[in-house]
Amino acid sequence: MNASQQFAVSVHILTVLAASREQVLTSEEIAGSVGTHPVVIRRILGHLRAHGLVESRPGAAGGWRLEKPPAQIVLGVVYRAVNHEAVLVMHQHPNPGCPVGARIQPALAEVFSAAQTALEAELAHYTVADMLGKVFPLESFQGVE
Amino acid sequence: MNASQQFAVSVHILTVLAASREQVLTSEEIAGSVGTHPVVIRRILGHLRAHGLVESRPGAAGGWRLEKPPAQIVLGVVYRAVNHEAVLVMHQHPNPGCPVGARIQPALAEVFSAAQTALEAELAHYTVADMLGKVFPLESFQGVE
DNA sequence: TATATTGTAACTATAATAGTTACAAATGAA
DNA sequence: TTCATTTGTAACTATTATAGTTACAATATA
Repeated sequence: MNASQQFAVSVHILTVLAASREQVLTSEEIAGSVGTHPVVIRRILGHLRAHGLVESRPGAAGGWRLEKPPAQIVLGVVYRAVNHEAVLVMHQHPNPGCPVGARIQPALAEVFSAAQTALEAELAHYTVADMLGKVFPLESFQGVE
Repeated sequence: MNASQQFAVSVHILTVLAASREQVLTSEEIAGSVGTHPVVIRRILGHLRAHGLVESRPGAAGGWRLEKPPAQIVLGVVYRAVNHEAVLVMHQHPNPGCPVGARIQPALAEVFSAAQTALEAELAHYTVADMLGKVFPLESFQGVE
């Protein structure tokens, strides 16, 4: 596997939690929907909680639920919660003795930063509520167990 | 190393070739500026050639040069020449027995596609000539050996 | 003919990610 | 109080992608 699936899994998790409304779900239940291991889910939920998107309760009858209404969870924020690296990365050792090698990195940084901003701005157009609407397009949605 | 540096290296290569104008450069000379192995450079140049951005001549006195003026080489095209994967990737095995798992992938595909388009559209705002201008901002540029 | 260079296959080393195991801490119910 | 459940997290393994390297055939020039 190459690039990180964590953003895709994060959106899946948040959509499942939105579908279950106030009812808490365990990491094992969520893992069953995502198709992975509960520890993978808990790792990602830890990042989402650190950004104020979900809350957890340990112990018996514990689990996870959204901390905000789905319409207030913007995918740009979700993306930044789980991606700490930029999508475009610099090369490591340009030659400082070459006029181009000495100055290419700041030039690349300008372009890469603009591209990253464009990507995240596009993600900011979508919320978890939008995802729920795409997943349940026609039904008068009543929640999922 | 996580994400591919190939786009950064591609832009570096093209900027060096733009700086050397009509004079061909060998993969070894380019590797000296980029700070890597000549085979790495030749691999990337192969992709750039396949997209009509550079041309090569093998044999003694061979090497590489741009196939177009720097102002006509758009970074969006460079990006697509060396990146065959999208920056946002789907998770592999959502559970088709769960209502969300069964329908999350097409929903994610819409969002991921829009984000990819936004990224590449931003890169299309820059050319190799722009990069050359950032690297040599003030000088009346006369070329680099 | 000798030399330089591309073109490419095959291999190694490194690093990132997903998945897994294990277990302490916390919580609620019997 | 005791037991079962669940989070929280560290540690480990397996897999995969990338960069780097070696080797060498094919090509072109002088």
